[in-house]
Amino acid sequence: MLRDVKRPTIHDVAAAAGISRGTVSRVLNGDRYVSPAARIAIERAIAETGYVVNRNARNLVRQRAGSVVMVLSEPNEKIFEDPNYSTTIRTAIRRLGERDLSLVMMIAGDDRDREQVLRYVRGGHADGVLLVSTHAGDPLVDALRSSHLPAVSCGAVIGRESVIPYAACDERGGARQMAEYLVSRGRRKIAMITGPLDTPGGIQRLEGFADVLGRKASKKLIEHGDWTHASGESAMARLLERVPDLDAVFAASDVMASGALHTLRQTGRRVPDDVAVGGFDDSSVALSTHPPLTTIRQPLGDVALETVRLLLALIDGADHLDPVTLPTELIVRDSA
Amino acid sequence: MLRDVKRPTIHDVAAAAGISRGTVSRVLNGDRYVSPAARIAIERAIAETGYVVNRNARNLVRQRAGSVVMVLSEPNEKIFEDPNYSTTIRTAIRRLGERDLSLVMMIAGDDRDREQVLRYVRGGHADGVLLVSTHAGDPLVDALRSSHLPAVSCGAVIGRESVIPYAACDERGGARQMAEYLVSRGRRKIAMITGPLDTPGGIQRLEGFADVLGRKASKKLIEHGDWTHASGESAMARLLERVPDLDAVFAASDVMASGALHTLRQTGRRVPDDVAVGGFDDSSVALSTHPPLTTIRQPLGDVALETVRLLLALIDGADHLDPVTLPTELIVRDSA
DNA sequence: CGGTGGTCTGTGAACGTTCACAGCGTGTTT
DNA sequence: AAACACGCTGTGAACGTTCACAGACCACCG
Repeated sequence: MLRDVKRPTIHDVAAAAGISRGTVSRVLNGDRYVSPAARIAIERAIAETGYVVNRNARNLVRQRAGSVVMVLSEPNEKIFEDPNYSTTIRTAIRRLGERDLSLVMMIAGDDRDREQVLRYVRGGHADGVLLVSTHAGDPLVDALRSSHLPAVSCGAVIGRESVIPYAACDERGGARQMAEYLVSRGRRKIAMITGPLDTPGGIQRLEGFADVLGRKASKKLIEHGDWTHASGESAMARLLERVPDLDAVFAASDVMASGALHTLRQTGRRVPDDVAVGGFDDSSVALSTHPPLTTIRQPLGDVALETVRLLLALIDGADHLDPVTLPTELIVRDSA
Repeated sequence: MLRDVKRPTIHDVAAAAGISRGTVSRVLNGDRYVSPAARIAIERAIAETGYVVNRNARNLVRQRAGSVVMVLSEPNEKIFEDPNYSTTIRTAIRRLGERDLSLVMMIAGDDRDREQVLRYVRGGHADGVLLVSTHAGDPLVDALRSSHLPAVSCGAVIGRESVIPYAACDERGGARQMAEYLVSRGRRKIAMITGPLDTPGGIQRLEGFADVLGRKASKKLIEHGDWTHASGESAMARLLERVPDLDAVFAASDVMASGALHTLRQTGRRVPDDVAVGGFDDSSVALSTHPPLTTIRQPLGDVALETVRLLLALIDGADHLDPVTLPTELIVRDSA
């Protein structure tokens, strides 16, 4: 808050417009029942004085906190490797801003962090919680739930799908798209590198793959990574060791796909001639690999938008909300 | 804010303890002049009632906003590729929390974003601004400055070092350490891949390199990247084309170093036998490359800590503050 | 014993809003 | 002409704190 200048209050605006503060408040909050004359006088006074509402006063009387906490629950360091966060955060800020809610950020990597988050939200300092990338079994979820604070998740929370409403892309359907595409291009021995199986992207992309491949999705053709480049490299190496003549691989993220690409080139395979590679996310790396990745685009902006919409509905008093699933899109480039 | 339960107020605590709310407030704020008897009675009452102070009320009467805005100014998508943000955010949250300030997040990628940030802070909704990764010439800096709000930067703001106080690691000194190390290992043709020259890490790491190499830091041996893996790959390729027999390369970030590593292997060079590779950051990728990277560790936690300390000092009324520079550390692994 | 100074406590006002209520015209219906 | 509805406006109280002030009590000193 600026310390050197005294900010104008609603009283100053009222005085400048020659109208009572009640009416000014009505204009501020878009009430009906304000005469056109009063409205324009007040709007001019607001512009002249440079008045901006004091959120603390407003929130105090409205009995709200005025903010939403976004909780990032990645264990430790690798939180921000995912370029997707950027879109999500930006979208959330915009939408919440329209409702005069600010986005406060918290990180829940270890127990100490979680304790802090709980203290914060239980202390009534937040009107809602927006979970991001929460893993299965995270103790924070139940703790949050028992505090009866509106909470939603961007992406499903495995095992708690029915208690925490969420918006997500159609992970399973997206994986099906990719698997079907690879099959349609004549690939016969198709392997998969999954994400960690305590995340929705890990589980559901594997399910979609299995939906299409059926019995052909044998254990031999499946390896697990942890979303990182390095894990993509090593998973690919293990797959090649077991099945040297595989002719396609679907990695559950672009980053892992780029790792796989690396190993493939290392071992002398040509992409896509010998082995076709499919990614997931359509993140920035998909374009910087050689060759550019055929991948599945997630409607990240829309997912974020829907997540925030769910949260706002909850804050407004909705009691039950169905999860929202948004369709993905196959982006064909050169790798498959 | 919980809607179903009525939160206890300071009055409830006072009633439960049989003491006036004035004294409760004193206990809350750590005033002297509270009798031990009153203090323990109040502390018990606070515990019993589960009282938590209402920030809006407190901030209203104290004429503060109660939050600090962290502005991330990366153009567009690649904001969160940098794993360093995680540490910075976490540290900031902790330290600000001790002062009952929450961290609200804003992104200033384009003009629309910047407009929103300005409206927010000019509206008195923040007590201070914490700039992160602001590029040279960002119009937000001057706009912010003219609004007289306490503002600091994590890492110097090129061209505005004297107007925006900052804490940073000793970029130049760190680069010197690496250059000296490479020289001491007998390397003779040492190349460098810099970061973008509108960032402190881009400029100052190059300066440190030039400090040590002097005339030997010829233009032929210098290429520029943009911190990404892909830019490291291509910069390395350009360097090799010009100087096929170089025997060392210093990349201004681990991520770019890993790109360089890629190209080197691609072209059949052995690391470190043929070419030594040095990175910067000691980020997580430094350990996942083959071979693990020799790099420069930045004291990120301390930098964040100092940045927040500067901001708090400014908020408390300090008028001029000197920048803080923290020493780096050479971490020797296998790549050099 | 009165004054002084230190410790501790309670009280009233203020911070800047919103919201419910009452009231006032004006026009329409009974 | 009375009753009523409607559109609009002003006022007082409340939200939950902090802070300045005044005063009580106690101990010590002259």
